[in-house]
Amino acid sequence: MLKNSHGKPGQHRERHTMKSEHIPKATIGRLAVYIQVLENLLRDGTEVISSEKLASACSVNSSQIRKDLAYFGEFGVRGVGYYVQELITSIKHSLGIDRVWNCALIGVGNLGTALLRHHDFEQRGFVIKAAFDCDPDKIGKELEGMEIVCPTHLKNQAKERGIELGIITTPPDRAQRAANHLVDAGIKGIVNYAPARINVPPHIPVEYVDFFDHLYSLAFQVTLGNFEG
Amino acid sequence: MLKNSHGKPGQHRERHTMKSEHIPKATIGRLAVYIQVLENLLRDGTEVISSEKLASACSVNSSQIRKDLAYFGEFGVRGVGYYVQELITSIKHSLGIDRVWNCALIGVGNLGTALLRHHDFEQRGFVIKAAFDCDPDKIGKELEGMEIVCPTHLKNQAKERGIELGIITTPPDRAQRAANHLVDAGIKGIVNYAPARINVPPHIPVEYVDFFDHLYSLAFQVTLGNFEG
DNA sequence: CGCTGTGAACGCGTTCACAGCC
DNA sequence: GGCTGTGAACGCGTTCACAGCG
Repeated sequence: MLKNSHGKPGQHRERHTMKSEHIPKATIGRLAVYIQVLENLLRDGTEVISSEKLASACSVNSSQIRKDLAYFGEFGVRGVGYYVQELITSIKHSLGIDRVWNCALIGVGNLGTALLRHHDFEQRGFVIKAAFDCDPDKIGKELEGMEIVCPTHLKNQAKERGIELGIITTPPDRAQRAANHLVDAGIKGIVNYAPARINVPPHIPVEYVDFFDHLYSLAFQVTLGNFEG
Repeated sequence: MLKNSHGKPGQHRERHTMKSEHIPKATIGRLAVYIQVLENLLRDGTEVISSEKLASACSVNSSQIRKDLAYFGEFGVRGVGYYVQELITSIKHSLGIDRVWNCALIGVGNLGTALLRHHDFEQRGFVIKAAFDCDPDKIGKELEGMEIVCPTHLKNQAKERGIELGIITTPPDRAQRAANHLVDAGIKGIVNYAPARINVPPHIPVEYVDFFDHLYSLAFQVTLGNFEG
């Protein structure tokens, strides 16, 4: 009765419909990059761009861009290129980020607080609608106009507030319990910032974020470079 | 005159020496995951683990783990498995994160401030030694015991304080300028949190971090799931 | 003519299967 | 017997090359 909320009852289907079933994960990652670069181009007043130019701005192969986009539709104009604004809109629609996603955050520690404070999430369409923590000292307190609630209330709140995604920012040993609460509440997907793996039913996608992965990767590359240089 | 370096005439070879020249980027990413899981295992008192068990904890194939580790050496014991503590140490050494990396941060806005405040970086061996911003209102102010300095001083400070890595947390339109400062200061690698691509000489590795990539990916997967379900 | 969209070729990372060692 | 380390096989994403359309 409330599940079917992913946007206007779609009888009208435009040209921007999925073409293929399986899309490489790497493609999704690159689409995010394309958006980033395209938005900066738009800010600078560029209206049209070729796959060649966009490719070099993104440091990828131009066929790559055309292939990536082709998974979702035909967004370009032969002999011309892509209209920047239109392409941004199309990519966002393809990714499903042309709408608002209501989120629940579990774990109001350092990181959780930082995420609540900085409103970049909202700007990108991910609105944190409720904050949870099992620490009795925190429960009842307010943060950014949001009351911190015990995770046992997650199920009610999720239904009440139309929450679809969960954000885990607990310490590692609490991550699994947080995940269980989210699953139990019928959440559709989880972003896990806690440095621990979690187990959830296979139909629920989980994205792991570790802020240090990239630093590790960088350290490795620099170390390697030193051997060669 | 310096290219031919991938087969250094290694007279003394320990067991923890690189075996192969090229290592897949995906492997590096997984090593970070292995560390995460192994450290949690260690906390729970596990001393030895097989590739099979570790694999299922990391949701990867067990051959994958053995292959990944084999790039760097032979860390396991046949018929037994891997000693957890020893493996953590070995992986960290392989990645070059068994030491301290001094970093400079450019852009003391929302994100930059958050990174300076939370000392998770230091815990993992990445110490922010200096903070820069070109905003006159911010220059001279202190934050977490660190004076905010004009980026024109980067070069001096970098030498003085032994800074090797740069962290960009500026707005997108300032990212390139920040990168130029870092390159000019002789920095060896850059992590770019700004939502913009940057151009640097090819020998300087750049890692891009966008906190929303994973949210986009999640949104996409959930959207897709809804169509299928 | 220019640039997109795409089947075919390629290369690389992943998985398999087993030899090698404890 | 058990589990690691690894060459061989596989599969998939990337790149090439060109047909197709504006």
